Amino acid sequence: MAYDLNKFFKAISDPNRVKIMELLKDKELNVSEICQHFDMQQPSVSHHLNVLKNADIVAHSKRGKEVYYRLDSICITSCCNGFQEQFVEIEKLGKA
Amino acid sequence: MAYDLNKFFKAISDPNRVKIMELLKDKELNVSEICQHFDMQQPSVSHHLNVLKNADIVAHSKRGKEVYYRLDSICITSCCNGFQEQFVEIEKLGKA
DNA sequence: TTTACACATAGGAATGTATCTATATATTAT
DNA sequence: ATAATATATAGATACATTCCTATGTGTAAA
Repeated sequence: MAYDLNKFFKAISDPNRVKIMELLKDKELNVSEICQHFDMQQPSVSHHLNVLKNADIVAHSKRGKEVYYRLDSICITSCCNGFQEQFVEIEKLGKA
Repeated sequence: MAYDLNKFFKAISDPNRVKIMELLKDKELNVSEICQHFDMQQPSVSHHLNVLKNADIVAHSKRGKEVYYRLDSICITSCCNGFQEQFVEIEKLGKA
């Protein structure tokens, strides 16, 4: 899959979205569960989830009334590594 | 040095700034030389350079009338790797 | 010591983004 | 069928970002 790097980095340039990603680090959560960790209203959370989804950072599955979101770690590593490799010699990559 | 990840990702979320970074991949350039590769006016280029500088992505040195910019690859690898490690198990990091 | 050049800064217009409230849609339970 | 719940979408407002033109600042040459 060819990820859109600009879309990816725009998506992770928002602290609320990064916080959502942290919540999803090692478990699926539905929208209501995610909302409980924020002061924002549910439509704002849905908006952020949509941005993350369009950047392929999260995937979702509907189960009953709830929609569960989970992190796609392949996207994260692929985008971060791919970007670095544009600018830094491969042999230097692990160092910092 | 502790990089500001949000500032870093905002900075690289603009295609023109990424293009500047590409131009600086393995050589220093001054502002006029950078301008030649864009349709934007010089003040816009200066603005983008300032954003990159504030994110520690580029450094600059004044020599005579010219100001030369160069890429800080430590910042790039450190931010990209640091971000990944927030979300992905270390042993999976090289894979994607 | 003016003039020319390289770059930065200021201010404004157009566009994009985040958030809210209100409402639509889909699913389940009564 | 109707109501309740979970989520998404629409539209409005506030704020941020990008780009422009005009101008300021520092350095070198005439």
